[in-house]
Amino acid sequence: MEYTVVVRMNGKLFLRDPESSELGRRIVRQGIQLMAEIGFEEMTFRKLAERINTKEASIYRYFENKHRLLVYLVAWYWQWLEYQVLFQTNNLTDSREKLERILKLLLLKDLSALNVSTEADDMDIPALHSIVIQEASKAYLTHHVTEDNREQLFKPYKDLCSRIAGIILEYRPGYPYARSRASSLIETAHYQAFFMQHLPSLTDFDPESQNPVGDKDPLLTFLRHLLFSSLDTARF
Amino acid sequence: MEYTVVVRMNGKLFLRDPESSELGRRIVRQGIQLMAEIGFEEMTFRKLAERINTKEASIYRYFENKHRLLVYLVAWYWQWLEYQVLFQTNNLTDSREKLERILKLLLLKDLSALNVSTEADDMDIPALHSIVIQEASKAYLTHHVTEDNREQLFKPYKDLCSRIAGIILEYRPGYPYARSRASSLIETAHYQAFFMQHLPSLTDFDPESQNPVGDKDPLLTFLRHLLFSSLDTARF
DNA sequence: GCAAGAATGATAGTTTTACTATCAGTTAAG
DNA sequence: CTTAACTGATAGTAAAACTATCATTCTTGC
Repeated sequence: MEYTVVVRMNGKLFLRDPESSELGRRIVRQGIQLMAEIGFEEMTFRKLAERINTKEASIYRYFENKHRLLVYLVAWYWQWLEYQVLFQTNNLTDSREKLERILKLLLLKDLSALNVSTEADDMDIPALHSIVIQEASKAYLTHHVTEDNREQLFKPYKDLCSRIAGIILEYRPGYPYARSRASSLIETAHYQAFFMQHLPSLTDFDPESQNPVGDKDPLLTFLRHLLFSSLDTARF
Repeated sequence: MEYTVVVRMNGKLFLRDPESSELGRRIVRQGIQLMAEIGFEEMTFRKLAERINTKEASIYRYFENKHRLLVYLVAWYWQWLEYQVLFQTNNLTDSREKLERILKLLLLKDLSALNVSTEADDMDIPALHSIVIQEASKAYLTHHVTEDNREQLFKPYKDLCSRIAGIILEYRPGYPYARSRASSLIETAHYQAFFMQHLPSLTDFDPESQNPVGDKDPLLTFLRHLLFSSLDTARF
């Protein structure tokens, strides 16, 4: 039996719900492809409109502007990921194992082994993941964060962090930095993935050949090390 | 006796060396102020030109575009910071103490106690620091990272990471993730500072009232905890 | 002190992006 | 089958992101 992940988005994220029409769905699906291909700054609504054989003005009926589209896409990804975390950790008793699952989800690793479809709702999850790596921080690194935050645009990200923080506390009751630990885990996973790909000298991971310890996913090993060394450390 | 930090910049970072003329210096100094005030995306060369009573075209003689100005500013900051790290750690024998100094420098804390002038070369270091927190990742999170990297635009950042990685290895010989540890330390310091200020629920630090453990700089405490727990952990 | 060269100012222009308005035609829902 | 909602098509504005040109000023070497 197949369940579709119903990702219901906050109404502030769009002008008209893109999931409510064929055109809206194309804007989102093709928006993901285009942004993954040419990057956020190079993308324009005009180019996207051409790609899906519609007009700029039609896209503006769904999203106020390009930045809001980005915010929508990353919010969607965070909601999807939170759902996966929920699903993957729900019936586990070992909280260490829960954290292990989270690490893999963050890197989009072993999804098939975890029975995660990478085509939820027809969304191209790997493409979205690469957008999140390259562009997600531009969603909040703006001069208008505060207003955007007031409109709850970052709620999915906060919810994901909260959920991870909860599991951290389950693993290590009383840990005083659960939320910062969760947010820095997520951010580090993404920055390091970006560096590994584009500025490898900032990392110890060679995307090509073999690596320091000769394991097949050194970034995962690194994140695991960082996370558990901080959680397993002595008193506070 | 006063030493001026001579920050000699890579020629690829500009069209004409802004330090070679009064106008160039004003572009950089006032560029820092303006970008810190209104943010990278809101800033335009026209606004900057008006502010310093010159013309858009004159600024274009120094910098190819706004993005290059940003890259220049953050490169300057990394070079300044690397110099500070060098200077602050040079005559220390205890490598733990070196790392402690680095943590404080990253957060721009206790500079007066460390005898660091915040007006090196008339540059407004705190303003630059806030630009680095909000905007620095936009310098490399682009579709043209690879070309920019080929032109050595990120060398100052890499050099800083290398230096910190070196000190990490001094503290913990054989640590297999020195470079990733260094880059993630820097990044974590900055986005946690950003979150603390703008999205505090992603952190455990309340910029206003008291905090989890009641210390006066919980972010510093958190970074110290993260860094040393990973370095002091068992075998690899 | 003056001539040549470099830097700047002033003006004006182009192209692209970002966005808005309007209205006719098409589709879908009651 | 009618009315409201949606889309397409056209057109437009404002601002951003540049580029070009030339006169003027400011140096600097001779």
